[in-house]
Amino acid sequence: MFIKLHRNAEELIRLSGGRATVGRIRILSILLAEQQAITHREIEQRLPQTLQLDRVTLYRALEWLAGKNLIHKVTSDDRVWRYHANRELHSHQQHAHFKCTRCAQVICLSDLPIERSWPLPIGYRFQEIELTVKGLCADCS
Amino acid sequence: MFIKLHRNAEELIRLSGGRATVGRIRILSILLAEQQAITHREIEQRLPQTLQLDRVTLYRALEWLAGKNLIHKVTSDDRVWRYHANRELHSHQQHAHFKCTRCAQVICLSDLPIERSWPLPIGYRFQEIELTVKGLCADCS
DNA sequence: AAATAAACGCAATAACGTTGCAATGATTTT
DNA sequence: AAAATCATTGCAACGTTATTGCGTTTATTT
Repeated sequence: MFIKLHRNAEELIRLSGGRATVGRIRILSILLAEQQAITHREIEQRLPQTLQLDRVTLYRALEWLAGKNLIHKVTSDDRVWRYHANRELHSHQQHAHFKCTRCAQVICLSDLPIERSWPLPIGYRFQEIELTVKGLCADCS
Repeated sequence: MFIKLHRNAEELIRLSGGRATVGRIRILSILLAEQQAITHREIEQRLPQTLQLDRVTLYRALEWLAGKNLIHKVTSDDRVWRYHANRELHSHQQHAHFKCTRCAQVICLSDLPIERSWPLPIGYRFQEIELTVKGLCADCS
């Protein structure tokens, strides 16, 4: 199972025209294996002892992956970025996020059941919507 | 005009059961005079030379005002809090925010034309929605 | 005017993220 | 297969925003 993810990650990276380094592959594997959006720190903790990356390297790898649209960053009110692999469903489509106000878990919700644009004042131009629903997750409620 | 805001601010603070200090009054006046949500730094810059507050004091005053529901904090993807006075319209109602991707200006949009709750996975409990529309403001587009 | 407790200012600290630069290593070229 | 090349990495230092502790000041009450 994990090997499959690993190969999958490597291929995705190569197809994006970047170097398939151990770190990038591992990071993308971790994100592909994860249901929820996780922080820089959480990714660090999931790295095996045998492959501890420098904080900066991790930041840069994440930035690169996001630039290649293999993952996306999620804003949060705790001023910490969370990262999530782009499933096909999400890659070309906007979607909402859910954040548990107790355990801070973040998951992606399915696509937006609202209009893709939004009524704005005159002269304003719409680009995108960022929507986070807050509440309690199944474990915390 | 400004004096009116000043008195208004002072009254709001007293009604909330707090000490009407020069700093708090001034800060709330500034926020009441502002159309958009502004940052800690921007508030600092709008303070008169004759009343420069310590950064920490400003943070604490803002926190206090938010706790009393006189203002509210707005999350943003640049990891900077923005603050906005609670008009009656907004105080008891959720609303969306707009952020210009070029000049970083943030304004409050009118109340949400979407359902107040949101379809969540089984076991999850809804609390609130946080919605930011991004695009270009009238000046930047 | 004195008492009191809330607010303030200063200094230090925390957390997250970024930048510059020399060293390493994945790919390509020979 | 070895050398060349340039993207990527690791380290150290730095930047920004925000928070905490504590002694001092000040708005309000007595």
